[in-house]
Amino acid sequence: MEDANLSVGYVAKRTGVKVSTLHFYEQKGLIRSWRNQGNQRRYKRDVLRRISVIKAAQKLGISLQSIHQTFLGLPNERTPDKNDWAQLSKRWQKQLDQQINSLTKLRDSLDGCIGCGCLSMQSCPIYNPDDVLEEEGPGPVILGRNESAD
Amino acid sequence: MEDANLSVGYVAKRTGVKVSTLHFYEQKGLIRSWRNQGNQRRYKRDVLRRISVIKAAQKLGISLQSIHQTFLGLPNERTPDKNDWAQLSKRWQKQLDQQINSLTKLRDSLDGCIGCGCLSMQSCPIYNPDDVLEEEGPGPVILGRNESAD
DNA sequence: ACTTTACCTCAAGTTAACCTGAGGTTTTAT
DNA sequence: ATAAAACCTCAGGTTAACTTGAGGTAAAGT
Repeated sequence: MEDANLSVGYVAKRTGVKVSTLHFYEQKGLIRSWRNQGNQRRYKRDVLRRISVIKAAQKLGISLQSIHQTFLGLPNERTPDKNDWAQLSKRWQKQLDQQINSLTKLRDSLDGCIGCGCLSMQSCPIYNPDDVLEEEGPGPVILGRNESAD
Repeated sequence: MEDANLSVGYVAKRTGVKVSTLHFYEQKGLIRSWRNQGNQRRYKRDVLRRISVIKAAQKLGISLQSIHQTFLGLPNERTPDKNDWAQLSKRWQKQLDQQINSLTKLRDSLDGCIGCGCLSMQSCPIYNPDDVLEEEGPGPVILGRNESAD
C-alpha cells in the first residue's frame, strides 16, 4: 500500500488529465515513472500531487518551464514530504502576491485612465502596471495634453 | 492635426510593438487602416489607444479573440470617444475583479492546502479556485485521509 | 539623381502545451 | 483461450500570437 505502482490510465483518471499529457509531462521531466515487465509506465503515488501542483501553478500563469525549475528543488531520491511542498508553496505565494498587486493596481487605475486623455504607452499604469518601460526608442513619447490622443 | 495619418513605423515606435504585429492585428480585425498612393498603411490616431487597450487586456490574460469581440462594441463609423472606452473598461474591471478574487483565494489557501494531506483534484481550492469541476469521470475521487496522498 | 530607409505581400517558421492517429504489444475480463 | 481494453512509440497536427525572410516598391535624405 506504500508507493503503489499506478498505471497511466489510473493517474489520468484521478487527475483529470489525458494520458498523452502524462507522457508529455514525463518527456518534459516534470514527472517520472518506471516500467513494468511489459514496458508500461508505473507511478508512485506522489505523482498525483505533482500533477495537482502543476495544475495549480498553471492557474497562476506559471509556465511548465519554470515549474520544472522549481521542481528541481524537490528531492529526487526520496518522496517529497510536506515540508518540501510547503516550500514551493511559499515561492508561489510571493509570485501570487505580486500578481494580485499588479492586477489590483491595474483595476484601480483602469477606469480613470482608460477613459481619460492621457493614455501613454510608456508611462500609463495600464500599460506598465508595475514595471518594465520599453527599452528601445528615442525617448518616451507621451500621449497627452500636447496631442489629441483618441 | 485631426485624424492624422500615421505610418506603421510611427505607430510601431509609439506603441512599442513591431510592424509585423500591426499587420497581424489588422489581419485579425483588431485595428484598421487605409492606404495611401503608394499602398502604404495609414492610421488614425485612435489606433494608438486601441493598441494600448489590447496590451492592457492581454496583461489581464484576455485573448485577442475576446478582445476582438469586445471591440465589436466600439463604433465603426466614428472615432470612439471617452464613453466608448469607459464602457470597455467597465467590462474588464469585472473580469479583473474576479481574477483578483480567484488569485486571492488561491493564495490564502495555498499554504494550508498544498502542505496538507488532503489535496484533491476535484475539490481542492487550489485546483478549483472558484469554479469548474471537471466534468468527466466516474465520480470525484478524493485524495485524502483514506489514502496516503504524497 | 541616387541611395538609404521604410513599406508591401506572402509563405513559412517559432514556442508552448498539448492532442491525434497509425501500427503494434500487454493486460484484463469472460 | 480469446477478445476487448489499456499501453507503447513515433510522427505529425493544432492553436495562439507572433516573427522572419524573400523579393520587390515607395518615400526620404543628401
